[in-house]
Amino acid sequence: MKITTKGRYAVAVMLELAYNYEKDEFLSLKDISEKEGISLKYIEKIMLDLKKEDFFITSRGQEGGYKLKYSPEKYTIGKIINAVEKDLAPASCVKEDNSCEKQGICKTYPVWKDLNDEMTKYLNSKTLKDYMEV
Amino acid sequence: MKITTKGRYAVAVMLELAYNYEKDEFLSLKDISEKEGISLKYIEKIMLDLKKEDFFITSRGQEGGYKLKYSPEKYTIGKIINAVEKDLAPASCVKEDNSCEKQGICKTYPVWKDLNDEMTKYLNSKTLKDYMEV
DNA sequence: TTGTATTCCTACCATTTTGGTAGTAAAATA
DNA sequence: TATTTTACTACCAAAATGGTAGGAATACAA
Repeated sequence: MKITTKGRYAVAVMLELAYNYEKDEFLSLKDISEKEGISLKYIEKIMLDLKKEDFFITSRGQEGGYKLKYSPEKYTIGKIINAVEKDLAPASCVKEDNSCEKQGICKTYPVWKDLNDEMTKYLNSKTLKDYMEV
Repeated sequence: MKITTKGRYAVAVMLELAYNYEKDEFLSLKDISEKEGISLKYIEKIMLDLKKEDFFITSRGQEGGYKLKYSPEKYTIGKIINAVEKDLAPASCVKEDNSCEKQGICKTYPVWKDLNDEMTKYLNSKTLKDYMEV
């Protein structure tokens, strides 16, 4: 049920980038690191996961950094967390690949299925934009 | 986000006891263990957590075992999972004790707060009875 | 009353996951 | 060309997970 620090940091970083979206400049991980008080190295690692999704435009070197590719309302909280958390599903039996072979027999399967559906629906309904103005 | 096997087994065990609720006899952990294919020792440990709540009537010795103290609709899935999982809250900042001192500053706090509220509401709305007839 | 079945309780432990750090290569630019 | 920044790989300590082991206490059946 817990979101790990990785997932929480990921959302924090994405939110920082969302604030920077309108500006015509890159935001460096160093800046984010200092602003959020998260180690640069750890952020780099998190970005590695996020980069696998089609989230950013990046540039190396001086004045380089990250920029959101799309506007903040395009990024759901669910998509962000999913990108960095391995086991988001409450139980392996309700993962996308439907890995559990006992679906017909297992009496608790509906419990996790319902919970997963509910959470997924909720997490995909909230975007970065929803949390920008506070 | 994940429910651990402990939580999943806890719900499975509670569901077995729910099926037995109308009967006027105790259900032994040995029986549950065999029916669910979970090691007896592990179930014992899970029961230790569940027993801390006011869930059961128990009896030792022959013909002994466990029985639900109340009818199945009195047990919410949330209550069961909460009894065995340490960190159910998505982030420590939204635990009951409101442990995070940065609530005012932290920009992601509302994200976890909303998520926690939503999940709690959902988990407390579902009871064992909802999953007895399939 | 004695044996057996069962709960109750405390330790212990291997494996996996979490939450990082370190070092270096590659690229962009001032 | 020196510096800044991303990109990538490897490593590691601490905590959580998912159990097992061994016994004590208790209740009941025979």
